[in-house]
Amino acid sequence: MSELQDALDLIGRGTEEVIKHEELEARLKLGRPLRVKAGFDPTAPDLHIGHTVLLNKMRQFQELGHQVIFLIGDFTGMIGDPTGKNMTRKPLSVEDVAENARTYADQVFKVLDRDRTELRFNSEWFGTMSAAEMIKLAAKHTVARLLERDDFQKRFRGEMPIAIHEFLYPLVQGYDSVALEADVELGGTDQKFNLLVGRQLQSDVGQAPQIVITMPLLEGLDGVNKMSKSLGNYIGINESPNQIFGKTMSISDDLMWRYFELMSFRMSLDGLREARRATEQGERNPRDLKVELARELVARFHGEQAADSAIAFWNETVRGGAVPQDLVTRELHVPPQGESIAVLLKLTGLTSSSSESARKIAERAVRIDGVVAEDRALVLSPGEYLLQVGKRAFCRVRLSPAAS
RNA sequence: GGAGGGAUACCCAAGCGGCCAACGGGGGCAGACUGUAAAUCUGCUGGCUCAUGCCUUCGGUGGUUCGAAUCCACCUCCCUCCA
Repeated sequence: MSELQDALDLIGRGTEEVIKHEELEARLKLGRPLRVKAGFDPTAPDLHIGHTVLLNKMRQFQELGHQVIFLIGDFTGMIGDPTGKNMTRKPLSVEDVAENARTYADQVFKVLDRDRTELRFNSEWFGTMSAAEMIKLAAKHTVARLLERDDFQKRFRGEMPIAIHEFLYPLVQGYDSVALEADVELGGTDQKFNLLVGRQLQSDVGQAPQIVITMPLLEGLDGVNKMSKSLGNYIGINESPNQIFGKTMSISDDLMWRYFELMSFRMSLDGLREARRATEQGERNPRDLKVELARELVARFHGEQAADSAIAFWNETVRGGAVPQDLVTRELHVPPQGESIAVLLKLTGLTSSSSESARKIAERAVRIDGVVAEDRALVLSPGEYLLQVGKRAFCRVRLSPAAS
């Protein structure tokens, strides 16, 4: 298997579409580092792993020796990308854009190799562009072609407003590729139209048109909807090691394969095929594979050590049912005669109300020092106790009589 | 400006004078099972120092009634059609 073929396989992994494969192959054959561009609209500074699908692809290009350009659309951010919105989006202020751009940069280098990343802002060329030049750019495209875009079409048919500046957006983004002389541009499937405009504009000025690679939008923890903050089905890259680990372990066995394909660097495509076969034959437990995946993700965002302790935590609490090591004892002041278990559970935050405490006790989900509590009227006198609701919510408390 | 329709718990959605703390679904939590926090099945999913008890909830305010999420009036917001 040739080196070229290996590169093509790696680049193609998990992609939705590559336009065009032949051009990509030819460009790789040139033997020089390619300029791989991906643009980011600085509106979502708090990244979740769904956003990293694209970053991962960029990282793979870096590993193949190519130059990655992380373009922050600070100028376009002030326009507002209409993609996926059926409403006119509110433009960001200059301050918002700057702030978001900073936060972005902090996060992406958890995935990208800083040394092989060119960080650029499109205000570099648009900030100084004259009105005449802008109109000239606008002359490159027709309204009919812009209306081909799905969401424009829907809005136009539905007689929803489309502001002129929104029409300019694809052109502006496409021009970024001209300015950067991009060989390849990466984007989500929702970006396909804009990416293709870049190809056309490049041809117009005599550049070889960029290869367009679109990446799928990652499904969230529920396995159905796209990962998104608003649905709460996400794994944030700034979440704690235990959270990332736990959330990864909670995805379904089916979804795990998808995550491996899009998120893992360690698992090769061949390895993935083999793992899948072995699991289907019952030779491997899907749980063990999921642990590997969870470990890799934690390590990526928090380091190997954190990954080790996350595994240890998980083994203890989930598999072994043991009490976590790092439990801190909470001091609570109670009446001299003691406090009822229902109220204590509420005070420690293990339940949200004493009514819920009563329910959990009825469900036999509450343990005191490892023993199932059956009596919801039980009163604990001052002393030390280990309270537990379910398998993983613990709290060690020391009750001392209130001074009153 | 005119004519209709709607607002119910975290979300969707029934209910249309007492049997309503309010059907059902989703989500969430718990239990069982399991070599997983997967899958599957079951239960729970207003609050209260703990009660076959009390308190608060059905857009808001007032009213009718022994009794209202349910009827009436006004108000606020949403949607559809007409102009």
